Amino acid sequence: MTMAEVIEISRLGLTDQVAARLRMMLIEGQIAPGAKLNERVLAERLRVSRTPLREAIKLLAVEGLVDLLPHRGAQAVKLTEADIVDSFEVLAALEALSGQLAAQRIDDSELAELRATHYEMLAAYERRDLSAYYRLNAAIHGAINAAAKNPVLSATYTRINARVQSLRFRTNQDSAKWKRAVGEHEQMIDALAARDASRLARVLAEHLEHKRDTVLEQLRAGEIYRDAKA
Amino acid sequence: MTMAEVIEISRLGLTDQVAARLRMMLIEGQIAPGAKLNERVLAERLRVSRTPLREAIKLLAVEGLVDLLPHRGAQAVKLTEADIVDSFEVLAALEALSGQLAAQRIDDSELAELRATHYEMLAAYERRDLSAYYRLNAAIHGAINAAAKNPVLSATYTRINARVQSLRFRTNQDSAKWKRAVGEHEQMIDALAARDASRLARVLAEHLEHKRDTVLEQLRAGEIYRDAKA
DNA sequence: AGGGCAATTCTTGCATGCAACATTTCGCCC
DNA sequence: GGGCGAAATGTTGCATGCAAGAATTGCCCT
Repeated sequence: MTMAEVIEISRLGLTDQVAARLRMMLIEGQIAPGAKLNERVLAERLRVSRTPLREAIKLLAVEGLVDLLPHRGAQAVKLTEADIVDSFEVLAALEALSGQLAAQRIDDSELAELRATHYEMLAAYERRDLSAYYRLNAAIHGAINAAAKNPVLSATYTRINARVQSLRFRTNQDSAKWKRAVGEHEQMIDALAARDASRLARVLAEHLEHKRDTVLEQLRAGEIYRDAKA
Repeated sequence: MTMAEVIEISRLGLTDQVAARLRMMLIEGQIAPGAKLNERVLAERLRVSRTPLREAIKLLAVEGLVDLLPHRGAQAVKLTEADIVDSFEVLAALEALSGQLAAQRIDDSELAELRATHYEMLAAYERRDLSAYYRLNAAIHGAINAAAKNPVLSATYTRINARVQSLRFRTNQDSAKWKRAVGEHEQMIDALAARDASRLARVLAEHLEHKRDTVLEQLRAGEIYRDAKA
């Protein structure tokens, strides 16, 4: 978090590798929400001993991706509707800040790169290549965050976003929503280019609201069964 | 070997206890910023084995209270001015959101309790009881956060706030600043009572700006410390 | 046969041991 | 005497072992 030290990424410990792997499995739904994380089983599957695995699980617990039940292990978080609403409330505020700062601080080369990525995303949209679209979409939001030049903000946003990503991941957008999202992205770029912070903030807020609604629909549709625990 | 003889109060795991203890030590400055955390030494001092200690340290790393140097252990974060500015930028946005939501959602009993705590804080101020003042001050901000009724927001705020707390902790306010802070608190309560979200947001933003400046001054005064390492 | 209780089994939690990496120290050579 | 390098020392990283809960099963009693 203390900036710098981007150098020396080389040797990361087993714990971090495992954490990264688990994080991806959780976000991508390879570990289902609510599923119990058995240490022995996971350790075998990931080919590591329980120690780094345990450490990784605790990390993810701090990140809010798993719940830790004392003496009873961990389970993948199963977000309630309230959790999602809460998360998006915070995300909206963070993204608004991000947009505001980015509009003030983005430089021309960053903007150019952003535009380029945007066009790549349009290409993915035309091909209805959902996975490429997601990747590029994430890249764009990441670039805006980066343009805000506030590492604390970026880290915070990323952390909270990760929790809802697990639901967004499998969202097969209907065409109308998808089209609207693309349009919103267009506006975001325009606002950024114009350095219009307030307009950007408004667009981002709207965009997030729509995302939230999509996620909520997805949640309601996909999982009516067993909201009981977690 | 004869572990576990007496103290078995905790239903929480050792790791969490250790993490809590370390967190406090870091925030209160018992572990100085930039200090290396030697596992063996800390394990002995805290009377635990290295395993839960290591897990606790990793937790704190995720929380941003320590930096993790691969194969070289951990050290207490040493915030740069940029880190502080960044953190307060995010805190301001979060606190603004918190205030906005609290103004909409606080109920009368919560407000009454908040007022009561406020008066207790005034008492501590008149007595120049700094430690009580801090405790009550934190309680008030916590209560506002709670009134916002968004656990994600509260958790996020707390996490980021913890990092700057370590600097705020030893701030002996000069009287002028202290008095101003008290006045701002007064306004916060008023705005809340009036359910005036935008006014509250403005007051909170100002309040945080002042806090930030105080922290920055403290940082500059207390330590000429080079940003060299850390 | 069903329900409660106890023993078995499983799982997590913690400690310790060993190996890999980093640091320091001391000797050697220039 | 100073600098370089290699052994010694210390520290972290990971694995495994053992003990203390929890879950499960099966037994006994009503």
